[in-house]
Amino acid sequence: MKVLSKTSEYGLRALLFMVGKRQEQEYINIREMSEQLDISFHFLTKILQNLTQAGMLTSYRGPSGGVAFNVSPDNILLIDVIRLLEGDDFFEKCLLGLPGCGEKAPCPMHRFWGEIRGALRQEFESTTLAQMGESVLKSRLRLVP
Amino acid sequence: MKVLSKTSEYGLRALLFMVGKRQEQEYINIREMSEQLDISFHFLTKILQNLTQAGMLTSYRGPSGGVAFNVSPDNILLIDVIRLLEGDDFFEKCLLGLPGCGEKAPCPMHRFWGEIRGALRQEFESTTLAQMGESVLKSRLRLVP
DNA sequence: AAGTTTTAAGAGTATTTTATCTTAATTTAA
DNA sequence: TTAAATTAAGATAAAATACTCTTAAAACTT
Repeated sequence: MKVLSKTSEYGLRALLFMVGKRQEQEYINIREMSEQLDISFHFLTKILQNLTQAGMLTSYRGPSGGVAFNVSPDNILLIDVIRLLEGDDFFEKCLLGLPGCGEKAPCPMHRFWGEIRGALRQEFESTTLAQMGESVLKSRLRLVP
Repeated sequence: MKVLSKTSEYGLRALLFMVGKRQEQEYINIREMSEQLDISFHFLTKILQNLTQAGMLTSYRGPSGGVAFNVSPDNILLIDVIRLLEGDDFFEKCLLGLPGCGEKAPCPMHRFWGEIRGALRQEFESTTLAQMGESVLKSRLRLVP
């Protein structure tokens, strides 16, 4: 069950990494981060660029440059990240991929799927990046393969 | 949120279609089904071939041939279909795509995601094709875009 | 038996997603 | 002020997924 694209996987991992580091270092070097997380540098750069352009991050070029949070991760919900990286219709889609599926013309899976999707959204809407990120520090949770 | 591949989407839609038709017609013509459901004939044929080889369906060639249930849809769970079309590891995967993620080295999303995934699996494990398919007949639920 | 219909199987093509390469712009530091 | 480091941006390439085409095999119809 692949729910997130690589873009979101990498983006979330990078953000969680940044949450863990933000005490010691405000701007995080993308090259270093890409090496630590074993993610393609150019690909990661592009993902973080999107988050920067959307205002979630801020960036600085040149030596000792990098990206930093523009909004406190206490105020960033997981759903915000996913909406930015996957698009606004992320939680709207029909399980069977039927474009016309909705309340008016529901597919056989509509109600069934709506309940599951609702639970998932509920979780994503009530969890902040900071909450998720703290657990990386407290326990020995891993961000790296 | 694209959870299923096109293969599974098409396969499920076809099976639900067959459930709805099985009273009047045992063997369902793939060509006709592909037209009714607006799915590429060759692609659908291949998907149904897999289900036939796996023993879920049985097929008949020649005029008035087609595919029919080899197992009663009362005894087919949604999870059976998904396991066949998506692979056995469908419900095992990490949300962040980390290959090493598991109880021993959980990623930050591990528990969070495990709960959602469990609820989803529970639903797929306790719903039969027949149950899902009956609703297509009883109400005016749609299988077609 | 011949011709037609239909599923089976594999090769080939197209589209989308993921990843890389190259060049430019910005900033620091010597 | 020059060189090095770093993000920005766009073009290109590789890989995965989705789809199509062609030929074969089986079964029916006449």
